[in-house]
Amino acid sequence: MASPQPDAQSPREIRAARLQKVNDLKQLGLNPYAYTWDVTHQAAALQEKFTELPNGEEADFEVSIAGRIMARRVFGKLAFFTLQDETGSIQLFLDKKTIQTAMAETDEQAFNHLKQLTDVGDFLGVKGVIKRTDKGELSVKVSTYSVLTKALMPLPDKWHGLTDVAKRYRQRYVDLIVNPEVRDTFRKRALITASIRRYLDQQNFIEIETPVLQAEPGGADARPFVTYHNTMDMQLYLRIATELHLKRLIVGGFERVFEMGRIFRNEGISTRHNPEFTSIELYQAYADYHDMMDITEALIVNAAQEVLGTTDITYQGEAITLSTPWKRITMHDAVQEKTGVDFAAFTDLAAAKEAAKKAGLHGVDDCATIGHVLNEAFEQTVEPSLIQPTFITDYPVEISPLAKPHRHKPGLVERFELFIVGRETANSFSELTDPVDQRQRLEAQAAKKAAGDLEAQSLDEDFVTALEYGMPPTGGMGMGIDRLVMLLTDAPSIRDVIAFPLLKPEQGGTD
RNA sequence: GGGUUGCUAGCUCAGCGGUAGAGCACUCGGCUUUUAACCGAUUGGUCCUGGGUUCGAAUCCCAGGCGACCCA
Repeated sequence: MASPQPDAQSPREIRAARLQKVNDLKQLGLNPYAYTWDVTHQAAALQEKFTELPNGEEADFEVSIAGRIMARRVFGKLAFFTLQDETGSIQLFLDKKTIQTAMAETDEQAFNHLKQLTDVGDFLGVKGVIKRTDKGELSVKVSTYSVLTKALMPLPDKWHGLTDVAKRYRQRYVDLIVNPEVRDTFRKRALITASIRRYLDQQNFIEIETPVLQAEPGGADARPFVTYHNTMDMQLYLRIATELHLKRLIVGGFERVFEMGRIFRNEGISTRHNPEFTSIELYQAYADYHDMMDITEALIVNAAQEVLGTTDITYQGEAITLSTPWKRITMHDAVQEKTGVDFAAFTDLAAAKEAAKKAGLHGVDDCATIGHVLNEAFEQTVEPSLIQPTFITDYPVEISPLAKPHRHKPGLVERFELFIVGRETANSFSELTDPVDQRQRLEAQAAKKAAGDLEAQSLDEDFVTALEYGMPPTGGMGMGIDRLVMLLTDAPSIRDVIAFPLLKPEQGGTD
């Protein structure tokens, strides 16, 4: 018999009571923190295998399973536990006679100890046979059990679960324990990234890792995180893109490369932005942005088919069809459709601004070029309406310093961005390969940066030198993995698809 | 950056100027077919923090912290 339990009500006392049970288990010679358990089956597979087992029948099938106790329904000489493993859950049918007979040699009070010393939250290993109860619940009729890990902290309300979003993110492990759909999201995320890698592997792309720590961050318009290397005594930046190094690999002779990895941007946090996020960038020699549209469609459709089994999805109540081909429209045409203004017709900046204001746009006064006015018009009028997958093509050169000039349209570049549910999901160019042009464009960016534009790009001399050795015609594409996962898992916030999103410390700063 | 809003028991929430509450969880007793088990009993609090108003503040006011939503 276990020692009498102290009253346990407050979390402090609950913890104390559970620590007492830890000691009681040790007194009985049982290790409350076991080393291994021989698991023969998982819950979901058993549920699947025995769907046909009639109520009240026992199968001649022995199993040894393990998991966390999620619910306890205890009677005098009978108890039902719900045991949860990674795949799902299964009921334990705990009959006093069966257990005390089977465990007589090790613990003659085995059933009473089970009742007294286990709690919701503990990990339990059991051996027994499969049976379906009279009431129809598939169960393991337990002969022997072992406490594998004693939990000290109580779990959240079994019915309401954990809903406080801040707590869910701060204590994701608790969120994962009690909210099965959260586990499902991260499982799907893994399947999505695996399907992308598998597809690219089939297309003979190879993944090469490029540096996170860089002396000069480049490849995107974004503010970097700054860090410091002690022995080299130098300031370093966390990468804001993988672009410039992957292109160096194309210069080096690889023809199909990609990297899926973490990117860091020192910017705001929102439902669509986390300071660290995952991107994939891929580069294919001898290809252009049209080829990149095809591969982008293929990657996303393939992922949807493999993970969801369909290309017809719902995002936050909105029906989205991913079946290809997706709409392709130039930025100029898209803006003209919405505003009635053809910005391609302008040669005078002031006139373009005038027309933009007449069309009801705001914030165009600061625009330095007609291209910036066009982009502003696009972001304000077109972007939110791009719910179904749409490639917006042919961007102004002023906002695309790494893209090759359009082969037919002066002032534009061969670039597209993919929008789904109003969000930029991918960005791609026919890559600029002319080192002289590239130098000029990056010098212009560096000048803007020197003038105080914190998101302007800088001049990476070594990258330009690489181009001077000659880069073959290349198509490149970058995609936000988190946003893709949000789309395919119907997640409203990027924090729902990042296991441990960045949060402010709960107790506030030190200053 | 601006606006709106939330923070009360381990969890989910009520209370909105007059003794801090409910359900679940926990503890004790009972129970061999439960599955939000049930029946009975006992319990559990820095009402986010700090000031202020008041005879009296979880409640009203001010400042701060951490979130959520909307706008820029």
